[in-house]
Amino acid sequence: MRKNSSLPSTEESDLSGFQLFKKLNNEEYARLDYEKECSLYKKGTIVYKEGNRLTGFFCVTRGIFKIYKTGIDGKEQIIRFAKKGNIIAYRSLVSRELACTTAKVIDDAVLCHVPYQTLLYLIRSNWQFSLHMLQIVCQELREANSYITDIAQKSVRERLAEVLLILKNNFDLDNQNTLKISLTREELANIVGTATESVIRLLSEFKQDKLIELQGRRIKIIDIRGLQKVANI
Amino acid sequence: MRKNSSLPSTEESDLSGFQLFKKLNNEEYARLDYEKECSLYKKGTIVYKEGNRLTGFFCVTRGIFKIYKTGIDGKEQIIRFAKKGNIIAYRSLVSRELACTTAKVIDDAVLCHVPYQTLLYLIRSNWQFSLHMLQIVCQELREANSYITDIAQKSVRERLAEVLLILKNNFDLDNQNTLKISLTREELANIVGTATESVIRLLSEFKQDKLIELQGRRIKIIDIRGLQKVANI
DNA sequence: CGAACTGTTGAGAGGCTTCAAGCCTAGTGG
DNA sequence: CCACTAGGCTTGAAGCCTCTCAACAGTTCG
Repeated sequence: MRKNSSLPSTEESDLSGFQLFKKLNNEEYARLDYEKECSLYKKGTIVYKEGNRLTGFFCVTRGIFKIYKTGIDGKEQIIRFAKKGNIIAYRSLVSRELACTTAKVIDDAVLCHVPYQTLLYLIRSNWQFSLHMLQIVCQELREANSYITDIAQKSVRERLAEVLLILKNNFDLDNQNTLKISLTREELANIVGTATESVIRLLSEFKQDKLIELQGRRIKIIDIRGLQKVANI
Repeated sequence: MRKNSSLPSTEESDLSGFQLFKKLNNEEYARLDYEKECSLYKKGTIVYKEGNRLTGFFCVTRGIFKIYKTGIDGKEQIIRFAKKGNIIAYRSLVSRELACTTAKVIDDAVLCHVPYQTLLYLIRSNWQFSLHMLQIVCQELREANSYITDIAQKSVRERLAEVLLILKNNFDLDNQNTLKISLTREELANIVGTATESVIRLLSEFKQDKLIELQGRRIKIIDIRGLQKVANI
């Protein structure tokens, strides 16, 4: 249920590129390398669900995930995305709680599973690793706090413009200035915290105002300054 | 500017009660005890501000703080509260960033300042301390994520009811079922993320519905079940 | 080729915000 | 001791932003 059959390439099973593991010595890295397990995940696959017991955390070596919570009437609230170089599922693992978010594949992905015991070993063995973990969580907390302020104080219009800019920064543009991440209107709504129809209406207003161009799910960013202005940044 | 003159009692300068420091050995605790600095803070005092460079984190041994971010037009968004046993200012410290929140005294307080170097020493020296730090941040992140979902999906009415219940859980009730934390209507609005007038109107509706009673700033919780129902919990 | 999902547009309703005006309480200074 | 001021609290009215419902077009995929 969890894994897809075929194995990922050796390149995509390699964790040595992760900033988080940079300070490990040979022995520590060897153990991590031995105990990890990498697999492919197809678009649409759910890696873990709210309420699941987690046995380890995952390192993303390819693809994109959305991490969301299920709120009223099953409406998704997207908390963040994860891409190559990020780790997921670590929060509930560290807290020894059941997962309180769901992770779903948006773009075909490769994950390396690192067992809880390995995590604990690394924390015990290498203080620089612990510090790095701490910094990752603190970073995520900063973003969460700033998002709370935005949702609480800004209008839907402002938030949507801001989200487009954030997506641009996180996932870049291709050579045609089009967002490299492809989301449904509903998913956009579930980031911004609004109704799907509102996203649709606002996107076409942005288009009329020459801030973006639309071709189906592809969103082309034309006027960054203009979007910043709308977003009130 | 930062400290108030008189020194706190020895009892309020004692950090041995903190869960976070439980796993320290004698030497580690002695160094913490030697390097900490405790002082009194009067209501209204700002401990640190957005943009400040932090030299350490603080342990709260008495009083209540509000931690907030300043949004559009200077409107405060309260992110969380801190009370006895909590630590504050650690997020930006760990990330080596300028503070991105402001901490203000709501109830006369005592803080013990722990220098950055001491924090680093403890992380290097004691992996259990690091793990505990990690767990504290992860806990806060969980709350932040759940708050994002609430603000994004619930109505102001639902959120206000929920906030009252959260305040009840965090700060308890006195023997008359009155919330022990005293907030202005504006502060309540800055937690919920709404206008002051909306809070006022909703509070008097709650009163009419016999969920609460009001005597100035004192809020008496009468019908917990009813509030939970309104809050959609 | 049809089913299921996604996207679009319109209309109507209502929750909240904003503005404005007045009241109340507490602290201050004459 | 009392008037006075400032800040907090309350209420009303008007209007807008956003949501919901509904109908339909377009797309994708088995």
